[in-house]
Amino acid sequence: MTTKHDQISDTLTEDILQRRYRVGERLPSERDLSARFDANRGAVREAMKRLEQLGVVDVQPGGARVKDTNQASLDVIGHLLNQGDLPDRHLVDQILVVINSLVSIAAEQLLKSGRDEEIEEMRVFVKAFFEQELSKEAHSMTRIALMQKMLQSSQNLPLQIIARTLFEQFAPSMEPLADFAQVDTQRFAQNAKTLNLALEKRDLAAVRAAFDAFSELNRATMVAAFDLAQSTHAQEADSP
Amino acid sequence: MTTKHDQISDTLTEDILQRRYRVGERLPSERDLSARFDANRGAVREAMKRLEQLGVVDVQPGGARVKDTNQASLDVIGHLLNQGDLPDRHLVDQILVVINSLVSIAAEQLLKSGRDEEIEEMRVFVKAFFEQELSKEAHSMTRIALMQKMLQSSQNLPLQIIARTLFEQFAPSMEPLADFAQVDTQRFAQNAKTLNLALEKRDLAAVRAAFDAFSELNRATMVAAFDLAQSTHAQEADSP
DNA sequence: TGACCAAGGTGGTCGGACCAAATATCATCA
DNA sequence: TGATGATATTTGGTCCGACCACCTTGGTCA
Repeated sequence: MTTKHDQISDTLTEDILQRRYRVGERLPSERDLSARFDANRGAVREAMKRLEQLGVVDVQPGGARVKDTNQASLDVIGHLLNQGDLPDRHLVDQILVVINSLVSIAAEQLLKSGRDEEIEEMRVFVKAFFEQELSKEAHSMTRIALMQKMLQSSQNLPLQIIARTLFEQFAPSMEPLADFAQVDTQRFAQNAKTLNLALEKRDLAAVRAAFDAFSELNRATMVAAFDLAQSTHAQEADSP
Repeated sequence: MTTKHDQISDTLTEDILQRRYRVGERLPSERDLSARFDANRGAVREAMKRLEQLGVVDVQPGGARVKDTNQASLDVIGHLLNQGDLPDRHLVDQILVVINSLVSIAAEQLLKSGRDEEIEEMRVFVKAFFEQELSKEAHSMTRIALMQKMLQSSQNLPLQIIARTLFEQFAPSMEPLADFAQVDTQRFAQNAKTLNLALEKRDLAAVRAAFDAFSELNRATMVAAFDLAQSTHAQEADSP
């Protein structure tokens, strides 16, 4: 069982993100909330601390006021994804754009650092896409492993933190979509070959281009799976 | 005066980030901490909630354990910057790399969206760099305004949140460096002209290249100011 | 030596209480 | 009537003491 203050903060977060309170509006007092949730005020306060850290409310003596969503912490993404049966398509797309770009930056940084051993390590992952026969699951895992390895190699702490934060919130929402994914292993293999050559030559521009193409293919794959899942979901709703 | 639980969480955060506790080690119990800080356990608990959200500790029944820094939340960046007299140079550089890349992504997204009015709005900012004489302060503010406008125009919520979070933590650390900044307005004007033309032609690749150059110049300017400040600081320390 | 069990410690929650600051209320004055 | 200022209420911040379920620890027993 989750803790009480977690339940409270989750409920309130959902209320706020679904705009049950207007921006700038005051939340009920801690005493009122403790009555509503049948909890002690201390538990409510801890929940409020969470909301404050999430950046969805601004709590001051006099009351807690709801903030605008785009002023929130990066951790709201997970909550936004979990609203409704399926995540919002635009949000999913936006996240993929950002993640791919971050990995691309990481690749750039790695190449600029010129640490040959790590670049070679990276190529091992890349080669897997055209030197082996990968099952759909193995393919997916290898893609993720490649991205994570790249981010680690960037030696850029903010970059790593951002990517991990995004990924941790994003991954759970994508799991149910795994069955719908249709991976064009041929095109992935093609892109991987290009990327491999670019890495071998230490050609920064080429690596960047190849990685963007690779990432774009990855994004397209996931968005396609998402759309397929959504249409299937809609059909089930139509014919009960 | 800041609140008590803020003092507690700040102190503990600093202790942890300065590695006064080993990763995986248990923090003193809430009861011990309340004695150490001469505070009630409730106040300590709220501080612990903050540490938990910061991602620097993992608190469970049985004790709170210190986590690795690269598993923390993006908000640790601010704390890391505030350690010591001057922020860590590498961290500053890493942050600039990320921010610049984010703005670059935003520019790409704006161009892909093809919303002409906003692209034209953006050009107004860009033109300021070669159509006006800007003081050092005005130049700095215009650069920031350009970046922020660009991020807003991206219509990408995660992107906006990340950039804002980074910037909010980064800006305060950079303020004392303003005096050391030496802005090469000529080169900025040159880059701005290139960027302006690329925007006019809606040439994505050109915009990206121009923006990268612009950002790189911006980064170099700030890093140079940082190094100058650091050497000045060192001199003062040598000759007291 | 290794499995087991009891005691103490830890976080999670509760109830009630006081304070300073912010807010809301209302009588007062122009 | 409308702005104003003093007052009463509400709100968050903090404190105290207490209980529970769970984990950790340490020693016992086989």
